Amino acid sequence: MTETRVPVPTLERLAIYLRVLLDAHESGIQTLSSQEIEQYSGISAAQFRKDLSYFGEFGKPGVGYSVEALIERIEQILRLDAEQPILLVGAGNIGSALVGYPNFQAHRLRIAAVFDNNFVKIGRPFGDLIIEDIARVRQVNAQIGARLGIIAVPAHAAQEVADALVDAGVTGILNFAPTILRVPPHVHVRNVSFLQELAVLSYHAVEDALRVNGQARRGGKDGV
Amino acid sequence: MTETRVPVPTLERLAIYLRVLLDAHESGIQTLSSQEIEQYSGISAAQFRKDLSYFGEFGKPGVGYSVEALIERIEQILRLDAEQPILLVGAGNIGSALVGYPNFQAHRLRIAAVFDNNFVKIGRPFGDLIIEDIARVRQVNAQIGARLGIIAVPAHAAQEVADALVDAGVTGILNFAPTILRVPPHVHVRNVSFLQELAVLSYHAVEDALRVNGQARRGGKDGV
DNA sequence: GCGCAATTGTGAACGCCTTCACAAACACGC
DNA sequence: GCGTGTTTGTGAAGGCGTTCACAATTGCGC
Repeated sequence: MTETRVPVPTLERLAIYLRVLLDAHESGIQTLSSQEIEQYSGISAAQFRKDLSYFGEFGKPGVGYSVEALIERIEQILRLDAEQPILLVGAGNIGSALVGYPNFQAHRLRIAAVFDNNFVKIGRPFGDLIIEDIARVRQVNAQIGARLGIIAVPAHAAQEVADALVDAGVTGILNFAPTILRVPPHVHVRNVSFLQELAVLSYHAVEDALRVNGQARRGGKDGV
Repeated sequence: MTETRVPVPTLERLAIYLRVLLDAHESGIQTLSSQEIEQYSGISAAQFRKDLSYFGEFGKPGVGYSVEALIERIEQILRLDAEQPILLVGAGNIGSALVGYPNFQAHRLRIAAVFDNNFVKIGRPFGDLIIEDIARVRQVNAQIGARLGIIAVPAHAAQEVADALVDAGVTGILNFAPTILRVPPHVHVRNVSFLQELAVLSYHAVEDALRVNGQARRGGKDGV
């Protein structure tokens, strides 16, 4: 049943390669070796080659990779070769930042509709869209056919929104709300948590500060 | 030298546990077993116990964990027991969403200053702060003493900003710009990339759609 | 053409995190 | 106080992704 699973980290890196390749393409570079990609991406050449090997063979020994061909291929893999419509739920601060995000276009990602449940907001313009009633998400997506959704609402409303998105046919959700979403097994969720990111940095930033100050603590379990 | 290294995934989960515990605390729950935490967090009980074991022993066999005590302990570990000031660079859409983000306070994270290089913006109010000149970041942070910084500027400016932050004493950077940052080894960087997240979802969402449609592809390397 | 230098693709080794499974610890009732 | 049931903490096993290392392949110059 499960085709040779592609590791998620590989997919994440694919997006990084794509960015590097697009940059190189704009600079007029036509060929890149895995070694050079390591330079630009910070990801090891071996890792790069292994990652690609999940999908076939794209390079020429002794030469490297055709930038243009590889861009095309990675876009195919990530389904970014045709425009991907996205449903955004939550016309607040984060939603606002997302509709105004300039880098989506180059990846053929397009926020195709915005929803909210606040009747004061519904009907108002948001970017170059009009905010629609979340209750109509299924109806609206019957037209759009989006498979991706973004949840940018407060935590207490997130699960409800997720259910609505799934009901509307969405199978991939990017969740900005700090909650665990329960979704059917065929739906994929990725969480973005500023708090989590900052918490990890907080640990490291201060940990290192202690070390630098010569306060290096002794092994692990302090048992306090 | 290196005290028993704590895996980064463990730190990430610590932030999740903390959120769950804070919720439970508000609900008046005083004790939680690892089993129950699995319920609320979606992270396995064994994983939870193993994660905590890096830092000591906090539970009572046969009983579970004191919610209050565990909150306190995790906050200590993540250095969220005292207020953490943060420098935000970039007074654009994303920066705007961050200063308006309501959930920082509960974790004692506070954006203590905002910077930009656009002289039109400098001096203007931003949330309840005044936008300052990025050129003054070192000077300003001499007062604040922040160890954490957030980069929310366009990719082409990100490296310069990172250098300035590091120069100002920042040792942890949350980077929203789609670029690889070069920083000294004592500085930690975490990247948040909407594009990357959506790209991964895009792959899965459509991949699954193909499967659901009965187009189940056969094993692995399709070599096409 | 043919040798040389560069670079790919990939099986195998490695390392790290997760999962397992169980002994030790504790509460509670009788 | 002692047995029973629950839950923790943690070594050991397992799984998965990364790194290594090298044979195979190609371009290029002569």
